[in-house]
Amino acid sequence: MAEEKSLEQKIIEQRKEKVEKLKELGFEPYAYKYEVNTKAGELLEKFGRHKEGEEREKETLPEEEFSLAGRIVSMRIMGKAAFFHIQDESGRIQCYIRRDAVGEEFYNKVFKKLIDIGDIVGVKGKLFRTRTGELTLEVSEMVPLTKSLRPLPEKWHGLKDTEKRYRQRYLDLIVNPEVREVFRTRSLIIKKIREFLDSRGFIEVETPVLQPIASGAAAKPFITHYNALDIDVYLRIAPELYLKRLLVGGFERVYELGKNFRNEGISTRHNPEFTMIEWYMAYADYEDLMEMTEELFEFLLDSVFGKGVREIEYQGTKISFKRPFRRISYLGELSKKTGLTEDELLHDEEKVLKKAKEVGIEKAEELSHFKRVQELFEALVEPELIQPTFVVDFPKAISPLAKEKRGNPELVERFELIIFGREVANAYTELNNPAEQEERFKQQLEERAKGDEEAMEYDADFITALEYGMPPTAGEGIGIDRLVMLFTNKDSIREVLLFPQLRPEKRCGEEICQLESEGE
RNA sequence: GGGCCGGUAGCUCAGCUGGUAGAGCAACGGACUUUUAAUCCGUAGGUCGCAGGUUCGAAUCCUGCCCGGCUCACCA
Repeated sequence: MAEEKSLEQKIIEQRKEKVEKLKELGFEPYAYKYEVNTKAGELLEKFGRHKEGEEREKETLPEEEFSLAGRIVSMRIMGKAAFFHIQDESGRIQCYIRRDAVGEEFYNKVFKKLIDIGDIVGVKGKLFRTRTGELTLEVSEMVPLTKSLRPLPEKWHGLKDTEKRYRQRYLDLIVNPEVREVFRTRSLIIKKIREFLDSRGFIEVETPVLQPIASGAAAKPFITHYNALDIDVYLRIAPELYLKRLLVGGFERVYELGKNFRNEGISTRHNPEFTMIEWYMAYADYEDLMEMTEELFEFLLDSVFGKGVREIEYQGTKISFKRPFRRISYLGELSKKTGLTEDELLHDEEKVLKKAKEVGIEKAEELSHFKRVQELFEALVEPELIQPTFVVDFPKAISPLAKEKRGNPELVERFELIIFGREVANAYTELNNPAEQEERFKQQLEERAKGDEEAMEYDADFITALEYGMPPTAGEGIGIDRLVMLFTNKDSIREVLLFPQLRPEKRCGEEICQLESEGE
């Protein structure tokens, strides 16, 4: 079609020819397997350092041959010998290949002509140290394993274009080692959370992602269609009501770690599909959960940063996780910030509205009284809570699934853990009185009727379940993505999601493009 | 959705007071058996995001659109 070829296309064609030539010479350009007995990182770990000032003649590196495999990420050919770096999952190690060691035929016709930066190869050889002290594998055998057809991003500057980094995350992962580190940490955090809960007798469960009623949180759902049943269903906004049914069923400690979906804005703090851990524990209350949360953080800090580390730096700010975390009351703190009394916050609609307007809360008039209170809280209190802080005892009206606070029927036993102004955990002593739950759902319906799209859906079967009896229970949810952001010092949620949601690219030059542009 | 910033070679970036594009790396050819951002000589590579407009002339100015980043709003 197009006569002129881009440089990239030319490279691809050249390399396709190399694939054919490799075949002609009896090599499999897309090999099946390679026996490795070590990794780059393992060799560097064991033999990488040599003491400064130590005579290298005295140093003994093992005589045995090692074999490893990975991607060639740099190459320096110097006539009859060459250096290159090979990168595997664990790191990158330098290799040295000499014509006289691998044979003139292979060196000249295969290595120099048919192997490129980006190719995946297997190598075997002994270790030695170069003049400057870098641990290096002297290649006695090299086997092409996978031919790479496209040129890699630049070795020194890496890949910086954020759009490309997200769209082609694989390139980001090849070229930017710190990105691999972020996702390793993410994996570790998730693994350790499971370990923490498993060790306390929890079982991991899976509940429906496709739900006929999207309830358990205040959010707009994604809608999809279930062909087999010919009904619209929702992608879950929370697993909460299903998990509680399991408590009715007799499981006493359950957790679910998985995706939730909320059809809302995308930003540095929000991705429409995000990962949550929720756990429920029978015969416990929110006090127990606060303690457990502190223990969980200690466990995670030990695992990610090293035993005993209780202070980390996030975006230039020191965050201390020394127990106990600060505890403040929702109304008490809001009272301090607004100058209104707790009683006024609960009952004086006029004063709260006036304050909301004063603070600049948009459309304050349209909000219900307690939504205004919550807005004030989010505007005045949350941003100032930098160090880990439990905010306790929320107004009942904004917490339809939480149990009334002992001694104060206007509040519920609920806490949020706020760190760096962001909500990291949300938990309550769970409401298990079916009559009251029904009442609370009805209030939510009223809110919905007044125009609050995010008011919670009424779930009749959940009420039925509660009527069979759910034991006293405490439940908590933690947003994994935000936790990972905190632990990896990332300011954008996209940096902790392997494939963040982006608008699809239009591929012009193809028929699709025309069809698409007409379709709008 | 609003505001601000950006999109130039495969990658990282210059060029932006209008005169049709440059560097480094990567690629290709050559020299080089301890280099390490290897070095040296040579070659090739671009519908300057897309579409219009102004102009003798647009990467550069104007308008619209597409994509992205940050931010505000909503949420976890």
